[in-house]
Amino acid sequence: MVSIREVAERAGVSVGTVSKHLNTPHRVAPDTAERIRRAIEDLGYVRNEAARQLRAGQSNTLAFVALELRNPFFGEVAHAVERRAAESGLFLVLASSDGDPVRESQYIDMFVQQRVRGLILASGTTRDADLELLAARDIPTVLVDAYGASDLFSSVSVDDVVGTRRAVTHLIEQGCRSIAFVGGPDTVRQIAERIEGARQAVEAHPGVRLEVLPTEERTVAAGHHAGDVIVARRARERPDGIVAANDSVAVGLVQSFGDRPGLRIPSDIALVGYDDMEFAATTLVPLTTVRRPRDMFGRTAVDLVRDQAEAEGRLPVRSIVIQPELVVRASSLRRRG
Amino acid sequence: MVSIREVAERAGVSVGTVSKHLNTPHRVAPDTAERIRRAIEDLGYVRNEAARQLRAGQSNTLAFVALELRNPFFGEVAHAVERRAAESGLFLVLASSDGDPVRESQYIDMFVQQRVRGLILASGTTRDADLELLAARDIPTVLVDAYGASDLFSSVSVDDVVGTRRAVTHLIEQGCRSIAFVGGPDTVRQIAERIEGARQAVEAHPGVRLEVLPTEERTVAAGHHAGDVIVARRARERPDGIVAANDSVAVGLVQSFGDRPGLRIPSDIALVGYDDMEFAATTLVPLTTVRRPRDMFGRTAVDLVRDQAEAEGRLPVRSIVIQPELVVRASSLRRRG
DNA sequence: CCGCGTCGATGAAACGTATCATCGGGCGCA
DNA sequence: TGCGCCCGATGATACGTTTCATCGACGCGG
Repeated sequence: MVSIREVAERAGVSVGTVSKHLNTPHRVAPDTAERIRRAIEDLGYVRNEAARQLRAGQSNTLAFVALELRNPFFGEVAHAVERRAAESGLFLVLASSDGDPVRESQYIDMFVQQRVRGLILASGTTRDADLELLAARDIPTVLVDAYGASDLFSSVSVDDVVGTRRAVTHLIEQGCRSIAFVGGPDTVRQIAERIEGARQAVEAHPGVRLEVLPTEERTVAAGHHAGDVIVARRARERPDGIVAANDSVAVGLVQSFGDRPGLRIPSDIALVGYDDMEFAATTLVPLTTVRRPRDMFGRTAVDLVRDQAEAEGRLPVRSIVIQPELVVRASSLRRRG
Repeated sequence: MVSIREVAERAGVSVGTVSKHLNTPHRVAPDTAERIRRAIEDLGYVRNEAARQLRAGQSNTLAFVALELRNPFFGEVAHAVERRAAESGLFLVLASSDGDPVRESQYIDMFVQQRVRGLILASGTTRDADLELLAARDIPTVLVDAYGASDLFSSVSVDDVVGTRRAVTHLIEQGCRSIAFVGGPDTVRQIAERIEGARQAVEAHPGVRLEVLPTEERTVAAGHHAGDVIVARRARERPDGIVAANDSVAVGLVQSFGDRPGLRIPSDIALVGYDDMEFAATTLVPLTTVRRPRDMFGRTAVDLVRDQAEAEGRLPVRSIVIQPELVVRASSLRRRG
């Protein structure tokens, strides 16, 4: 690998001059600049980012830890984050915790070693110890969808408790009396909050009961498996209203139910998803779902973390909370509400 | 930030010993190790990855450039890549080119500056100049879904020409005579090949015609817009069979057509998607589609690039081509084939 | 003609780590 | 007891940048 020194030699100037040309081109004489430029081209010189960063003491990298990259929701948030980061001249490093706090800890460790400029945590499984560590090291961090998880850092979230509360209240209004929440594990913060929201709605309506059908993952396949459990039950033991942890799980349920009698959606079982993915409007039965604004999540998160990174001292913690919107479609409409 | 030197001082040993303890713990005496361990803990020392990398000459990072992170297909490939990379102790840096070769060039530049261990390009827009650059620098690179794009690097691909050829042949067997391919731009290699496959199938069947309805992106929204164009036409000018560039676009078409007379799927228009996303089986009309194995893509790509990175000399170029599978569902079934 | 300011270039120092040649001490074996 | 060997620790060096104090030359104003 060719270094700045060889460039300097070939251009007949000092190393410092080459560096100056690289960083403040206007401060070097035109003909010198031209010689350097040519030397760089001839030698195929490429800056060594590690050396730069070592000297600078920090990187120009932002890190994003998603709960699960497979879920289109996080793909879209990541996309928004990446665009916004690029606008600020920052790299983006992505990682996926898959709901495993240990794995996430390892990633955070790695990122701290990398001296990343900032960290966006959208996993919902972040340990308090990790957060304290990040705070102690003054590493700019923003939490996504972790409303109230920590008062150490700023966050941008949807109020998931309200989300499922509205969803379940809607189901009850549609005549459902036996509600099931499908999804897990509740060690994931978002999941825990959604369960809590469902609980609150049910408690406000006597005569309605709630059960939780946990899953390990939140994929189509996981939803399918959970659906099979319901299918195997006797009819009277099945729920008549279901809230899924997200749209993927909801799709899995639909796949499992097929169009078997006693399992029709929405007549036998009313169904609500979560996220409002792009395809939610066009599933077999168009999906009622709770919308979360992913672009806004991504952009705001980057802005918050960038502001903190550029600030001198410690900025006040800002918690941005968005009220989720219930989008009603066919999968939950049984009678005129 | 606390460095290895301060740890050494506090533990009463030399810098070299601390480094040895970090890298080959068994080669340091137990009580010394314990003193160092404690010093590290007290001081909250964290390794500086930039310095390590500068010393080592290379990073432990793999880079992955996707065509579009928003597309669930790439989310799943990225997920597979990330898992496999983690197994090999490698970081993963993600980027999304969004079909823009300039943007992709910039990213490749960045990654070369970062001295990444290897590069996985799944964008379909990579410029030859960039590939030559990477080859000249001997940077381990693997192309995903770029069959025949370059003989400089190994690749793992699905034969997209065969994919759409089968899809269109299937449509013709279903009685379609006016085929449309919806998706673009054809500067994206995968798209160009899919159009070529459609062309080949049509040419083999006299009396069948093909048109291409280009889109800028390959999202649900883009498909919706393209659909609106078809809706606006007079009935006899509409295609009776459509191949979409991917499942997202297909869903957009379905959304646009709604259930208007003359635009029913599959009776008026038979539809085939591409990718076989998880939700493809559960769209409003279950989607006939061309399956691409995403896990296999991700794992194989990492293996190929790792092998090259670990090898002494230059490994022979390996082009792994997978024959795509047509998954027939309701969206294309008009009569008994 | 002298002094001063400016512009452009220089070269050394520092960032934090891994490596490697070197060294000292203790132990086993003859 | 003496020799050699191995274990464990040392300290200097190098990786490729950026920065900063310094220096020389040149032009301009007094």
